[in-house]
Amino acid sequence: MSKKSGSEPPGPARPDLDALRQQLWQWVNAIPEGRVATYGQLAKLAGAPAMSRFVGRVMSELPKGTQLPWHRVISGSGAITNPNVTEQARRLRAEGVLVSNGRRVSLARYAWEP
DNA sequence: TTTGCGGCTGTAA
DNA sequence: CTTACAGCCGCAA
Repeated sequence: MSKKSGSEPPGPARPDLDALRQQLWQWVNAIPEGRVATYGQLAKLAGAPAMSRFVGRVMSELPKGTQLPWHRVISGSGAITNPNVTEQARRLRAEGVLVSNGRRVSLARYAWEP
């Protein structure tokens, strides 16, 4: 039996973040080379428009040798907000994305439209 | 329990 | 450009 006595609502009282995470991985993996997507965009695509921050969380929790193109995910203002901005900028440049001022990316030019 | 912060986003001033 | 407020989730203090 549960520790709590009967005050627990049946079924998932909160949204399935685990499933959401899976969706997120899927969308991130779908970002083509040389293109970028924003946290809010991915959150919206995954069906949770207000979970942009969770997207950043998921990205930061990715394993080191991940195959996921996390570097193609930037903020809605077109800036790299990742603590590891250097590595992300390096990877983006490696696929032809112009990164200005060390952290700026033109969304008008590189934004990915699914 | 509350508070604060983080790979966020929008709107407003 | 900046600050502020409002939303959302997980985690550490």
